[in-house]
Amino acid sequence: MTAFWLMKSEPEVFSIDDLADKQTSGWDGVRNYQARNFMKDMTVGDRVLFYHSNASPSGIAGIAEVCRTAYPDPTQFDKKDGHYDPKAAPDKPIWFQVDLRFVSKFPRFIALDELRGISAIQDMMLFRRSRLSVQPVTPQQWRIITKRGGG
DNA sequence: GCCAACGTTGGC
DNA sequence: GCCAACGTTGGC
Repeated sequence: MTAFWLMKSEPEVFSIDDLADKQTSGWDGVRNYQARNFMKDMTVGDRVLFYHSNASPSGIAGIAEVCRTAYPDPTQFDKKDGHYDPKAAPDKPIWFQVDLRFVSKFPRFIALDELRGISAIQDMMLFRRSRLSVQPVTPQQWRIITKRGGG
């Protein structure tokens, strides 16, 4: 069954517009076990809220979908990459990524302030687990947010 | 740039 | 296995 997620990216590094340009992109660089485990749970066709973090303002910018399930993140093996992990080896990968495909950019960006004002979504992990960069979203939360965003 | 929150590491 | 130190995330 299709599941719903929220994934954070700093727009200075990779924004919804960057994904729109590329159409598909690997979601590399995740170095948190809980976030990794959520990515391992994803299946092709799952829908993703693309969240801009560390932005002004931060908030939800659009929608993507999973187009490839979890596979080893190559940056963990690359000494020259900032996400290099010396404990990982190609036969013993630690970190995984999925690939995302661009679906849409919201006509109405939904800032964090506005999200905080929607009473029906206050149990989102976004508010309770502030630092988790990959997190599940319930169908109800998905419906409310995508309706607000206009697409 | 600051700093609170919080996940990870490492000494014991 | 505890927990202090440390590093990172992310809002502001």
